[in-house]
Amino acid sequence: MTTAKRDTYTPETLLSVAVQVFNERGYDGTSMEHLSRAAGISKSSIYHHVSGKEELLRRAVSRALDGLFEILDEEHARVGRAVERLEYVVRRMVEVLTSELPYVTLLLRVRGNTDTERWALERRRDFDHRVAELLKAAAADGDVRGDVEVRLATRLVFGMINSLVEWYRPDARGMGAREVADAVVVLVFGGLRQER
Amino acid sequence: MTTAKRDTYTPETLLSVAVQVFNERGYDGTSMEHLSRAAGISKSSIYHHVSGKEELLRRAVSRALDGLFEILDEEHARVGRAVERLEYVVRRMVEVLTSELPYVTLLLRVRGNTDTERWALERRRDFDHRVAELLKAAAADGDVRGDVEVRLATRLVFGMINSLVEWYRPDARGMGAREVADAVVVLVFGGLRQER
DNA sequence: AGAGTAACCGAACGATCGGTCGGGACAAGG
DNA sequence: CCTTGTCCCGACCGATCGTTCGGTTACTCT
Repeated sequence: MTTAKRDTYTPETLLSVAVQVFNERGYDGTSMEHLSRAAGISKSSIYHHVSGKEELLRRAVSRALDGLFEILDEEHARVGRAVERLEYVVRRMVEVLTSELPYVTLLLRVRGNTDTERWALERRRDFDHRVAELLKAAAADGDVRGDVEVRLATRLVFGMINSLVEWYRPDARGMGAREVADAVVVLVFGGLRQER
Repeated sequence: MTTAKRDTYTPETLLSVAVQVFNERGYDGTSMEHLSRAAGISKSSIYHHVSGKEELLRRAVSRALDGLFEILDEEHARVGRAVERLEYVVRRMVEVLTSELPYVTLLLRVRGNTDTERWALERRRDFDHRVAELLKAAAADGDVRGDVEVRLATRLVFGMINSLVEWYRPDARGMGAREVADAVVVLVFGGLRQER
């Protein structure tokens, strides 16, 4: 009745293994042989679950993109003063980056060699533009400094947030996602300089 | 007497072509066939100038690392109040990133699959630690906020600066390196929030 | 002109690439 | 018991990988 447990791979469980290897060796640097060893099944068996290497990539980046776009649909991202919506989006971005870390990591590293990668880059650009408009609105409200070009500021803020995938590791003992989100919000809006 | 001009490749000129292709397709995604087409010479001719694909990578990341480490040797990075040395290093980092853009881009994308890549990652960590100590000193002076952990702040600032390689393009008409450096310094130290 | 050599080439190397194929092991349902 | 379908396997495919090799072109120097 309830989903009968079977001790075999599904496309989803296989994906989690594949994404991990992709992030360690890079997508192009990962062979199906590498994946089969990491998954503990033969190379040909992988094709029983997925159509090929590229489907694994597509599933992974889709998951990351879905997580990001869902942020923009949330109430706090749609209503209220622009600068507050922006702060909410920044905080939620950190949460999604940390909770979906391996998938977002892969997304942020695609270079556009295949159709799948180019599609991912396009959707990423869409998301960036949506956030840029939020920052633009906050600047128009006078809540955000006007002496730095909006497009430039957006890119730099994205750079700071996206760098999470290069160093954040969900250690049990280490810092939590909440702590990182607080730090990002503080630095993005307040800067390094001590106020005294 | 003066270096007689020859219309052929040297290891350096070949490197500039190779790095460009590496950045477009990714190092692993670039074949020697790709390089030979981009350079306009045959695949085997490449081996007349360099020992192989990995030497090109090593030369490229070395150039990037040398540019970064030279910053730390400069006078303004060695003497003076820590927060001012930090600001100088941040500004110079942006200058090096922009002037050596393709080489630093490649450096920031190595994943550690080969000995060369692991060596590059190690030197990068050294540089990061050196800057982290600068930020730590500035915090001890009370010039930088103490409510964000130094290690975390360093990573986020590096994330913002390093993101340059993802979007900065030296357009003749577009924004210059100076403009970007100003914006980075303003945002890193002052944050987004409008002061009024 | 002739010798020497830097620059280059096409062909081929063994290895590995992503992917295919026919079939075996095994559990579920009759 | 036998059938059915899931899950997996070793063997193999043509293509491409980074690299090597023997040889040719073209420039430099004497």
